[in-house]
Amino acid sequence: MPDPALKTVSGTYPSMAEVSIKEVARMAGVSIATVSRCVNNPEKVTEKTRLRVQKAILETGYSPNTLAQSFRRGRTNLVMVVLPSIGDPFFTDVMRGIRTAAKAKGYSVVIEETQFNTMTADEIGAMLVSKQTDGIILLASMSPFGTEILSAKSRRRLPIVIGCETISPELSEFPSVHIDNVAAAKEATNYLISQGHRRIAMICGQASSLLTKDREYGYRAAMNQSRLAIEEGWVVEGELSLDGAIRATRKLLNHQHRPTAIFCANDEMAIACLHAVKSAGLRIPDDISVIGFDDIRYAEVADPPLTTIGQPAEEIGERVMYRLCREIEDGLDGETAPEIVPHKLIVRQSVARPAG
Amino acid sequence: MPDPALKTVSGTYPSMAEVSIKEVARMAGVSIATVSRCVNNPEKVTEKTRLRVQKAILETGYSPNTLAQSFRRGRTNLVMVVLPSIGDPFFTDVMRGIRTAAKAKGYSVVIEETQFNTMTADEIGAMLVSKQTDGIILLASMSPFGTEILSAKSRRRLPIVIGCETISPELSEFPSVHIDNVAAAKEATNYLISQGHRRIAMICGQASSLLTKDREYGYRAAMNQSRLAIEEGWVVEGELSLDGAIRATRKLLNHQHRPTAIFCANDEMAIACLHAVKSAGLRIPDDISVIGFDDIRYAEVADPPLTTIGQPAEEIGERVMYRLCREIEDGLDGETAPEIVPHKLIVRQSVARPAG
DNA sequence: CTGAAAGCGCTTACAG
DNA sequence: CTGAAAGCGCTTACAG
Repeated sequence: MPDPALKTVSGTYPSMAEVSIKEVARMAGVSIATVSRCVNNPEKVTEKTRLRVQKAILETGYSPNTLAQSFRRGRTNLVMVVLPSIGDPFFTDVMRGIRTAAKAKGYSVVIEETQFNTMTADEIGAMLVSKQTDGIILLASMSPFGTEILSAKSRRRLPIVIGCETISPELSEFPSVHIDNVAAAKEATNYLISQGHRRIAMICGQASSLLTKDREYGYRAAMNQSRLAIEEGWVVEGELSLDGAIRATRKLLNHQHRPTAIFCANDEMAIACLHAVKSAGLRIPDDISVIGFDDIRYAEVADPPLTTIGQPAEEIGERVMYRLCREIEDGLDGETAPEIVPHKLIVRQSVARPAG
Repeated sequence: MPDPALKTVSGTYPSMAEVSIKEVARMAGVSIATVSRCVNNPEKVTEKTRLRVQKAILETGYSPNTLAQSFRRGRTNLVMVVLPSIGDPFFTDVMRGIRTAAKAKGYSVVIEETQFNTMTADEIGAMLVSKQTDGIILLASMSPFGTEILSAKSRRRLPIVIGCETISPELSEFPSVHIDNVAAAKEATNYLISQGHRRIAMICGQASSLLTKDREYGYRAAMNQSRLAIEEGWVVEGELSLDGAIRATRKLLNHQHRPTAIFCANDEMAIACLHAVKSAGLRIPDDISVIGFDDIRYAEVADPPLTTIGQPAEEIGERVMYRLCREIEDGLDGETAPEIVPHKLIVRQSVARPAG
C-alpha cells in the first residue's frame, strides 16, 4: 500500500517498493511481456489493457529494476568524463552543461579525475574500459594517450567525444567540441601587442598536456607575426595550478629581461600570477599586465579584475554530451568534424600600456 | 588473442574482449560455477584447478560482466553524493577525498547537484531513490528534507551518511562527519572581538540551507557572550554565491551603523565581499576586516590574503565515504554518533584592529 | 494485440 | 572440491 504522502507527480516513488514485473502482471491479469510493453512501447498495446496495467503499476508503485534493464539491454546509461582537475571552475561550468544534457537524455555521469603524469598509459587505458559506461567524454588527454584510446575504442566500440582542448592528429578521428584555441590565444597576445607591449611572456600548462598546447602555438604565432622575439625563459610551465603559477611568475619576474606582460594559459594560473606579482611589490597593470584565459567566475572579482578570453563553458559541456549521445544512440557515424564554438576577449583592468 | 601491447599489470584489459564465463569454462574444462569461484572465492578451489582457470582467463582476457554481477548481486557499487554546488572549491576538495576512498573500496560516484530552492521535497525524494545506488552521501540538506529521506531510507533500507554540515534533530539518526561548526564560528567571531571589533556583521548562506546554519548560531552566541549587540540588518544572506555576497556586502556598507568587520559563512562569499568592499573605495583590513570560512585554495591568493577557518575537507570526504561503506557492507548499525574533525583558525591579513 | 518461452551472464545453495 | 541447476528481472523475437 503506497503512502499517499509519498506521491510524486508521476505517481509513486520508483523502486521504492520491491515489487517486480510479475506482481504487476498478476494484479492486472496479463503476462509480464504485456507489462513490459506498456512501459516501453505503449503503442503496441490496446488502450484497455494499457489502462488496466497502468492501474496495477500505480497501485503497486512498480518501477522497473534498472539493474535488470541495464543487464538485459547491455547498456548502463552511464557516461564517464575524464578531466584533469575538477577543481578548476572552468571545468565546473563545463560539467554543469554536461549534467544538464545528461539529465535531459537520461544518463548519469561519473567523473574520473586523471593525474596523467602519475598514471601510465596502460593504467589510463585500463581505467577507460574497466568501468561499464556507454561512452566517454575526454576533457583532457595527452599525446601518447591517443593510441591507447584507439585500441580501446576499436575493440569495445566505445563511443568517445573530446571536449575543450586541441586535438592532436592521432585523436582527430574522434568528434570534438571546443573553441579555436589558436585563434583565441593569438587574439589575447595581439591585444597585449596593441596596447604597446613588446616583451610578452607566457605561463603555459604542462608540457604533457594537450589542454593548453594550442594556446602556446597561438601566442608564438602572434609574436612571430609581429616580429617580436620570445626570449629564452619567457615561456614557463605553470602546471595548471596556483602554486605552479606562482613559481612560474617568480621566474619571469627574475628574468634578466623582465617581460612587461604575461599571458596565462588559464585564469586559475592568472589569478595566482596576479598574487605573485603583487607580492613582489609590483603593481598590476602599471608595472606588469596580465591576461588570462577561460573567464572563470573569480576573474571578475580578482584584484584587479582580470582581462581574459571567455569560453562558453556550459555550452561546450552541453554540446559535447549531446554529441556523445548521438554516437551512442545512432552508432558511430563517420562524421567527426570538430564543432567550434565562439570565444570572446573580455577586457577588464589587468592590462594597461607599459610604463615608459 | 590478446594484443601484448595492451597488457596491464593485472593481465589484459578487463571487458575488452567480449568473452563470457562460458568460454573460460570451456577452455579450462570446468563448469562456469568453478570459474566464478576462482574469481570470487579462490580459497574454495584446489590450486590445480585454479591455475588452469587462471590460464584460461589470461588467454581469453576474460573479465566478469559487471552489469550481470550488479544485477545478480543486487548491488551497483555506485554511490550518489548530493551537494549544493560543485563549483565551490571546498566541495571540490571534499569530493577528492570521497573519490580517493571510493576508488579504494571499488565504488564509483555520481554527483547530484541540487538547487534545493527550485526542487520540491517530492522531487528530491524521488531523485534520491530513483537512481540505483548502494548509498547516498548528503553534503547538503535542508530542513523539510528530513522526513522525506527517512521514508526513503526505511523503505529501501538505503544507507545515508551526512557530511560537512550541521545536523537538524530530524536528521540525527544518520551518521555524519563534520567539524564543530558552532565552535568554529564562535572562534572566528571571538577573534574579531579580540582584535577590538564591536560592530560585527555576518553574511550567511541561505535561510533554507542547513549548511551554514550552525555558523550563524556560533556567531550569535559569541556576540551574546561578549554582550555585543547585533543590529537589525547586520545578518544578511549571501546565497553562497559571488553575486549574492556582493549584494549582501553592499547592504552592509550602506547600513546606517556600518560594521567594522564582516564574518562570511564561507570563503567563496568572503572573496566576493573583499571585492565589493574594495570596489566601494574602502580598504581591507584598514577600513573593514573580513574573515571567511573553509580555507579554499583561493583564500591564500586573495587580496589581501584571507583570514579564515580551515576545515580538513579532503579528510571529511574520505571519512564520510568510509563511513558509508560500513553502512553498506555491515548493514545499518545503530551507531550514529557524529564524527567530529578538527578545524583551525588561519590568520592571514584580512583582519586588523578597527580604525579609531 | 497478447502470451509462452528463451536468454542476457552471473552467483549460490544443493547434491554428490 | 566440483557440477548441474535454479533464478535474479527484464526484453524480445516468435507464434498464435
